[in-house]
Amino acid sequence: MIHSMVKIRANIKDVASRAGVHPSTVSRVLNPATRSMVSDGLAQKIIRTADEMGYRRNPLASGLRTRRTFTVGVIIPDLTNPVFPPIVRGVEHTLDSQGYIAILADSGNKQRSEQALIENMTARQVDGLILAAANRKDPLVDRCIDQGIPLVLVNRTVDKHNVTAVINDDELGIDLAVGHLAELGHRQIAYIGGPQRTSTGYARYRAFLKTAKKAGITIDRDLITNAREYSEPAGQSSFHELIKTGKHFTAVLAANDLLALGCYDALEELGMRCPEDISVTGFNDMPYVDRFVPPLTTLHIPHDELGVQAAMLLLERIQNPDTPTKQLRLEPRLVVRGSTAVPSA
Amino acid sequence: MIHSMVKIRANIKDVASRAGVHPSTVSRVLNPATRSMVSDGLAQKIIRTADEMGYRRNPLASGLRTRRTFTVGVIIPDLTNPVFPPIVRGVEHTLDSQGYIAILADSGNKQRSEQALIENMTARQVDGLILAAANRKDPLVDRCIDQGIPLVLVNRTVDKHNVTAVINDDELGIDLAVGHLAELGHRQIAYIGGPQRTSTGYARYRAFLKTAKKAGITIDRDLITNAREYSEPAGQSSFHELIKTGKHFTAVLAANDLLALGCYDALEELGMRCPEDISVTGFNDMPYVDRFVPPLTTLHIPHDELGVQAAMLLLERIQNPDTPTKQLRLEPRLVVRGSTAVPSA
DNA sequence: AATTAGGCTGCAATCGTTTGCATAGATTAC
DNA sequence: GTAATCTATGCAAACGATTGCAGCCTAATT
Repeated sequence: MIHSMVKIRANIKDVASRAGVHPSTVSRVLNPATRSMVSDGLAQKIIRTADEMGYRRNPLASGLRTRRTFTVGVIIPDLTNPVFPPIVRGVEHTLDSQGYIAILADSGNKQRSEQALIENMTARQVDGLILAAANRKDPLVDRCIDQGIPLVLVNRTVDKHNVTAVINDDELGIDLAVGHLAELGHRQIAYIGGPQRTSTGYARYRAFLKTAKKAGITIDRDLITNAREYSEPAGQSSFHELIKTGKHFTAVLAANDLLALGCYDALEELGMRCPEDISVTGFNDMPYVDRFVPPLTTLHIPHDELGVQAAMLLLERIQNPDTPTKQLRLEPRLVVRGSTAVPSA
Repeated sequence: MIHSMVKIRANIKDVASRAGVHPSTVSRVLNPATRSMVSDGLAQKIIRTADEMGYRRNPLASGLRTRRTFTVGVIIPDLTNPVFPPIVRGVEHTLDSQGYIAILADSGNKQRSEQALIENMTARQVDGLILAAANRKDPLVDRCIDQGIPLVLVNRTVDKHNVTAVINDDELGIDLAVGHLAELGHRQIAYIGGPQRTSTGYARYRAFLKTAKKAGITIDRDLITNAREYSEPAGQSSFHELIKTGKHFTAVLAANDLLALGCYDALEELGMRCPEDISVTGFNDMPYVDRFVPPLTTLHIPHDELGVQAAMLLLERIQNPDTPTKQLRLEPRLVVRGSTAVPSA
């Protein structure tokens, strides 16, 4: 037999024979759960020779045997939406600290490819899944649950409450925004919501109705509209719609920064000024909204923390699949900037 | 033997026995490379029963045997830097289209953790690596090459030319920016560069020296400074430094949008106006720089394409590790906005 | 018709770990 | 002093695929 030229990484058998023991003993020593089964002396020796030889366990082989890969699938609708990078980073760091890795996929918002991605990931035996792209009714989520694969939603959730999710407290957020506008003296407030198929779109819409009434704001159905998607053009055309109703309003509460940004565009087209003519608020506190003209008053969401918590809950669920499901709501914070002011007479 | 309650995914043996053949035959049919070894009739039948049973190959088992995992490691210095998400997306989509997945890690710019990440990934038998965080002299890159693991750099490269990399054409970019300013009539142009340990920082610096001379710009060493990092505060303090020299200049060319943004901050502090008093240019064309005040004149880099190309080159290298290394340079495009104007008298 | 060639398929070893079970030796109990 | 109980280690069978080799069958060659 000829020695291969490339120096291949040592495997457990190599370590075992060098240490004069059986591979199973090495395995036990290197596995925290079974470490106590072998005598201290031997264990020390094995550990020493193992890192002398630079041994690293082969996760493929190990995973094949144990059905655990220490791998988590993360599916994001659109990575270039600035909301998601901090979430992903939080997730990834947390997973990494526990020896897990993230396999990332950007679904591009396409239902079909999401399906395929989940298939692919489960075939690759991921230990769990984090979804940032769920809709309120989401067959994919149902399927994951049926298949018993540990799942945590982040950023958005589904209507059914049998899923673990980490989201932002939409009701509180809207409450803060409405409160702020009311305090400034606004009474006619228009609302531009997000897509109702998403939990955020729906929850913020409901919250606006509820909280506006509470705050003594005039609720005029004509001044309430829901955009088809969270985007700048959608916000822009929504604002034009509102103007076309001819109804009077002094502020517009947008369910998302991009929608708010679209309002800026529309305001400019109409020759109106913010905040002098109309106050505008957003939701998310995307990077750089503090540098827009005017700097946007909005709700800051702790996106990093969203990711961190989601990862932690998932790990919990992986360890113990019977953990009861839990919906975690993190508090948004109102950031007052230049886009809101006392309404003009 | 008792039937387990959970319905476990069918494996190759199940398919084989249902189809009345040996597992090896199934394997051959399902593997494009060996597909032709088995007769068409049988193959059809096997394929049919395979997807009747919803069979999916187990990549762990397959990878264990073949040492190919169809997995690529992607290491990013900071996902929240808006430069990287589009790159990652381009990479991920391209990999996905070829049946590969990306395992993503955000190194947080820390050398030590990058080391650990690479270790972890190679232990997990990734087929290749994409690094977006290389320094000009990078021991990690050298080690990867020594170990013979297919590697492609993206966004930044190293000094040695024995690595495949996909970067932006820095020299062209600087040339365009200098040309633009020169054409507007600027003759005293200050330069705020990036960290010299990065290829972008260095290449842009060299390019500025070279191209400025060519364009007949006064080169004054006092008006050339290199920031320690690509960040807003770094740009801000660099600009203050330039002012402190007392030298006259009418424009500042920043090697990065964040640095340019820092200039905006400094200008405001100094009560100066852009572009009336000083013109400013950036590099990268980050999202929303068109909404700053003034909208930033900068160089647009096709980041998606950077990612796509990097992934394609890596796949090529994985197929054939002897592919000669190649440095791909994509062209940036000058985007003229409001931050540059004719110099005031 | 006998021989050779070639095309298909099966056999069994292998990839690197893990883990239930067996066993040998040490220790304790009676 | 023997039996019973532990403890520490080894044995060998998985996990689910791939692949060199062998063998059978049919077809082609002489």
